[in-house]
Amino acid sequence: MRHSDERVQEIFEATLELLGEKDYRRLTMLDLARTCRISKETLYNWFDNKAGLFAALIRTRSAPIVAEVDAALADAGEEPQEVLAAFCRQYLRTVLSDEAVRLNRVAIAGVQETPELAQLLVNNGRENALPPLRRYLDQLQHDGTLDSAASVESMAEALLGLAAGDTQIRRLLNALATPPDDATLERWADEAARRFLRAYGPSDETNRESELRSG
Amino acid sequence: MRHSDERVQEIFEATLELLGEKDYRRLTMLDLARTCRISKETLYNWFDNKAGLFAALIRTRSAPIVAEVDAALADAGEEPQEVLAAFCRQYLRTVLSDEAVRLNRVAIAGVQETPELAQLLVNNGRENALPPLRRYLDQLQHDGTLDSAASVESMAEALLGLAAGDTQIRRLLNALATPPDDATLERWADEAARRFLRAYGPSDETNRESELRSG
DNA sequence: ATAGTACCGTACCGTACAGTACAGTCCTAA
DNA sequence: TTAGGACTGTACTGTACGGTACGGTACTAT
Repeated sequence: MRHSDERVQEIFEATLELLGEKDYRRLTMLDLARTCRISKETLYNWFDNKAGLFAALIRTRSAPIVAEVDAALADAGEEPQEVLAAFCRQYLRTVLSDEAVRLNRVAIAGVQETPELAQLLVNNGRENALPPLRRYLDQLQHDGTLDSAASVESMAEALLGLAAGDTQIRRLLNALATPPDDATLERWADEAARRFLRAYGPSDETNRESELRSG
Repeated sequence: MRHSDERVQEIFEATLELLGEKDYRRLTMLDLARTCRISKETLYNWFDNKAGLFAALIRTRSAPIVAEVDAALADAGEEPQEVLAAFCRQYLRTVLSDEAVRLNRVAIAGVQETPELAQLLVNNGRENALPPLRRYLDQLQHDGTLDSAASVESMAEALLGLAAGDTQIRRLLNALATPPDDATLERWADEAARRFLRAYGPSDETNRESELRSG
């Protein structure tokens, strides 16, 4: 098969697959060439070098993933609790996925050596996902649903933190070997959204929506 | 100078220093030998091999760091807001420090190759810092200061997340090149503790302590 | 004095891998 | 049919580095 978008995508798939076994340094171009039945020479023709290949990989993979997170903001219903929970659910699914974990590991391992990779990940990842969330929070703040004393920026960060805790780091360190299943994700997301609304609800406290069963 | 605890500590210092410039793979034993004016042979005598050296480094460095976090729980005053803020402040200072960032990068880069390092970091780090926090939260829960519907485990995780957001990841990716200064840390910690108490305060909502200036 | 030991510096070995070169294959198009 | 281009597979080069060996030195103990 010749040079085509699909071919390149296949190579990226294989790369991500192999990244499950070997880190950036130990995953050699020869490994890649063999599993993709492509020659090293062609690999070096299509991508300038090893770092170039990974840069291309991160570029094409991180943006679309994040797009799904944005979509969650639009797709969900009307209730803030529901919208925020949907966002968190998608955010967690994204950020805890094997793919994201592998890309992050590559980027972190190469921060000093190849800062481009890390920068790409930040620019295409977080910096893409946050603006829509900020807009939505801003809207809620004007509604009076959220405390007007807090900055939108800090609220966005708090929501992410509340949802993820330190699970992302634990996944990077392989203390969590696999992504949590969907049911768990859903519980976490619901809880995060609920607690977030309590933490940042208006100071007067008239949150009728959140149905907490108090023990 | 001969084999001594201080000598070993010097080597660890130098290693951490060099880790600011080169990652685990590119920081060679020869680099280390030269900057420490020690011979490679001695290095290999004292530590089994490269991974062994780093394992020893992580072992001796991560536990003491975490101890300071624990201490924050005991040292602080009586008000939950104050105690939790002190904890968060110390937690953030620890986890966002250059040293912690470098160790985490090493561990993450080598998850597949040398899982011991990552495991050491998790065991000596997080797993050491959390139990005291859990105990304190448990106490607050029995006080009635915290919602009895939430698990202590999830509350602890939420507090860490609320405090750190995704700054830890951003530091690992070098999107934050330096640790935040103390004033920033303090603001974050205070805010995290305040919001945490609102999020997990008793459902009936009679939180007189937290003095929120509502806009 | 002398023997032992802990160490330094350097040279060395083996291996791994990025990147290149090249011979041969397959496809396409006139 | 044949010429040209894109490709494969393999062999090769250069370099980097983990780990070892060893000669020389300085300190210690007897």
